[in-house]
Amino acid sequence: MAAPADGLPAIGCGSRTPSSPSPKRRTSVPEIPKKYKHLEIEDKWRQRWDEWEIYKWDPSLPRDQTFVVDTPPPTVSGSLHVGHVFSYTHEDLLVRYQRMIGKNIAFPMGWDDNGLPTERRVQNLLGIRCNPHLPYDPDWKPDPKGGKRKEIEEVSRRNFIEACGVVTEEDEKAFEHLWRHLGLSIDWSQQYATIDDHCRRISQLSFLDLVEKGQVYNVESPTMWDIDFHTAVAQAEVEDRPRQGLFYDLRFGVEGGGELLIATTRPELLGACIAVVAHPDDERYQKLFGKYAITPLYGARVPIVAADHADPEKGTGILMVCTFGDAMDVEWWKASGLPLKQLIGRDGKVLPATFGEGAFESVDTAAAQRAHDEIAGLYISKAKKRVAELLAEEGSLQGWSGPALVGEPKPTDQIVKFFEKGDRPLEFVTTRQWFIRTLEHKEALLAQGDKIQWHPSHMKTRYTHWVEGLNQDWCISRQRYFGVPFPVWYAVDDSGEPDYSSPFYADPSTLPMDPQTDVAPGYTEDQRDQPGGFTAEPDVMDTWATSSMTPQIQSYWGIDPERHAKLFPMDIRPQAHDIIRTWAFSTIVKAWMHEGEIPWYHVILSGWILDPDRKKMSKSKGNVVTPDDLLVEWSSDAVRYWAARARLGTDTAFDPSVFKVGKRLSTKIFNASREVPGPQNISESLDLALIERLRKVTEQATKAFDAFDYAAALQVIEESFWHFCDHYLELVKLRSYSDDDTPGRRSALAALGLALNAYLRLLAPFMPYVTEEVWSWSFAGGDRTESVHTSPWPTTAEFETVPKPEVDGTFEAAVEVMTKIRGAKTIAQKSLRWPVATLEIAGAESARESLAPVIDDILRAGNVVDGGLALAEGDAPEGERFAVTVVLGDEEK
RNA sequence: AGGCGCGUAGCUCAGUUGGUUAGAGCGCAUCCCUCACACGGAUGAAGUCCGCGGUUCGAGUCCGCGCGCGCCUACCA
Repeated sequence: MAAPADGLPAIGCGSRTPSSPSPKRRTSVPEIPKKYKHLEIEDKWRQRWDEWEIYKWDPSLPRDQTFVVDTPPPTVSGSLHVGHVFSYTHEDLLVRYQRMIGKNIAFPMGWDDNGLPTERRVQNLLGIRCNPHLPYDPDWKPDPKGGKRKEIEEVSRRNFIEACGVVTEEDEKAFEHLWRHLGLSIDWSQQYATIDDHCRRISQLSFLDLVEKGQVYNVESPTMWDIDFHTAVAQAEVEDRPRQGLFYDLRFGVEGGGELLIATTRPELLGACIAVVAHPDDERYQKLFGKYAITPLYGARVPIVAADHADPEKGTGILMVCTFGDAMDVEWWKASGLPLKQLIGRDGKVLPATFGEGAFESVDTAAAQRAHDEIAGLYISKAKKRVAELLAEEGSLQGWSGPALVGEPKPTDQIVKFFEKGDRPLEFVTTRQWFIRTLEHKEALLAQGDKIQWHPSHMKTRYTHWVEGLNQDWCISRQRYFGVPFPVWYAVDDSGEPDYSSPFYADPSTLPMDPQTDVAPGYTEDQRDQPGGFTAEPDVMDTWATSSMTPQIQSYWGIDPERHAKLFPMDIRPQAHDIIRTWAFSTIVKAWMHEGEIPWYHVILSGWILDPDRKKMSKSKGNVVTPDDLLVEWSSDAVRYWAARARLGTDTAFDPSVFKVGKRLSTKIFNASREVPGPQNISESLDLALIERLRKVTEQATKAFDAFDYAAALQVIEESFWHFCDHYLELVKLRSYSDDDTPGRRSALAALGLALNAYLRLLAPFMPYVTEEVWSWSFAGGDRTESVHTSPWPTTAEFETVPKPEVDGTFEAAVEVMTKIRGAKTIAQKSLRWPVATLEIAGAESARESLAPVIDDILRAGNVVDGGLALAEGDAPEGERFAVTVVLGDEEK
């Protein structure tokens, strides 16, 4: 065994210093248990690892000796599921390898408690709702059973936020328990929560830095709005859902005579119609451009205009533009200079309007008012039905005879934008929001993506597509409560209106702050919300605005430059591929804007867990398996094994039979290790052949791990280990039992020890518990090798002192003959101890040469009687080395 | 509709830059308690490598066209 390479840091071992990790029995030999009881052993080692602090980051070491992980902070208000176990195991495998090759590991834990999912959970669990107009009640305590009450209790913003804090703390405990049980090698002294003081400070610092750099702005503009959550949402949180809609064919009048037929799915927006558009090349409508149309019911006079986005093939080829039916309407409206008619309110109800005033002109004000009063105050879906009824009435197109609605509405498949967590379609509502500029930086952001290595590499395409397809700046403000406040106030003018055009920003030295409790500089608290005074920005930042800073949160960007330099950019960002557009994207944006850097060198993408029907496992589908039970039933090592078999980016079926395989491997490690004693001098051919195999496995596994391909590493290690147990161990164990201290016995013991020592280290990242347990029996030293997890990863240098085998193929030859002997016994339905009377082996000279060194082991393991061997020149069947004839003895000896 | 990925034994998956007769585990069948291991072991059966065409001495692998599945992006008239 080789000493660790020069210059390697003593990892997390405190005062223990590295020295030769050559295996030696400790003075007190631990008692070797007969049976493998995984729960007991896991408990024992979990505690010891804590005491030893082997997972602790050493802040004294420089960046190039450190391996830094941007740990995904789980949404603590979400449920624990096997997907967590899966992806967190992946990062832990890489981390454990890096630790063993000598890296100082920075593997922190974060909790994402901030944001809407937590608010929703707290509301349901405690039966409360935030009313920001209520005063804080210092005596209020959440009722844990509040969710069962019928009536919902309204609490102040501060009380609500405190309740969120209480709930998330409980949730974090459940996650921590799972992570520890699973054996993640996290440094628990490095924790953060995205709502804690430190994260709020970093998040607000980030905002102020972007203000200074001119990358953030606030504007009143039509924005995608969820009518249930009462908040704006960003492009990244929007998803398309298919829906059955109805096409209504509506007659519009044409000023000066004639009419038009317009197909729409949103008749309830008729009152918000500002124009009618058709494609400039559409022959049918050429003569209408420049004229005015008259809308039904509302009698509004709107221009008929050519517009490229009108598709002559769709509907009737001519459509109405409303403020706002969709993103196209918004875009077109912005360029048109036409007035805004906002008729959908923040709560998803139709707003009242006074006709004949402002933008709401009509050729028949009274009729328009009458029609609109019918739907004002209704939810959109109800309003739609009522409008359709009105349109079907005689005279609904004023000035023309007959109803405006032509025929029956026709079903149509439509795609509607929803907030990913929402239940009703998004609306475009004009509100004041904060945005980070991304549209003008697409090229730079694509270039940043190119500098990062994506695993698997094709996942970069997801990022590229997303950046190329951006169609709005990143909206970071949310009209919610449990989030990071904007460090912003506004002056209030003498008429009581806030002046949004020139916000006051908090001084960075005062962060974290809350403008709703902190007073703007130059004002006093009694001037809050008063004419001539100031007012706080009421919104909070979106969760992603904070979690986009996880690297900087951990590195103390803007706070501790020395620490920042030791941790940033990070090595790996592990995450799932469905959040490339949110988390990966936003983190890349921030790192580039703040420092012109990439946040990490590698992105590690885990796949999804699919249920046996190949559907993604998710809470909403009700097909989630709780991970704690799995760990108890199969052991942590077994569950980790299942995760480790899945390559990065590959979706994996939830398959308990793989846990079983994992458990067998861990049991095998345990049992084989009970057999294997410490090492000495290796000389026998078969033993040399074993070490030769170890060299290859070590090389392959190392190469795979260096490429982040833990699954390939596992595959070669596992296969080799089973060969070791099934063939090598079986062949040499009788030799190793010899009562005399023969060279053969010494060689066997030495090879067994060396091999097991290496195998345990190769397997340690995958099965940290069982390997640590058996390592402690024979190999643990008083230094870096106290734990297998801080022991050096095997290198071929360790095997340098062992000569190469003098003949090739010894192992293979032995396996072939042994298989023949076992086969003969199995076919004869005899036990494997049954004696062999004669063993005839015929083969070419070279084959016989490779067999010669191991023949004694074969005769012993096969229980061949003395003098029963007949070796001869001969032809072997195709693809084999030997023709073997086995004659069994008459009876068991 | 474009893009990315996938399709290999009943199931879950390997399969390097093309190279003998395509592998593993699970499951299944039959057998074996031998002093590491019955939480085990041995032996065996099982494949039109999605289809069609092409390149090549040779294709699971490379190219083209399909089919099926998953995801990403776009699509509210």
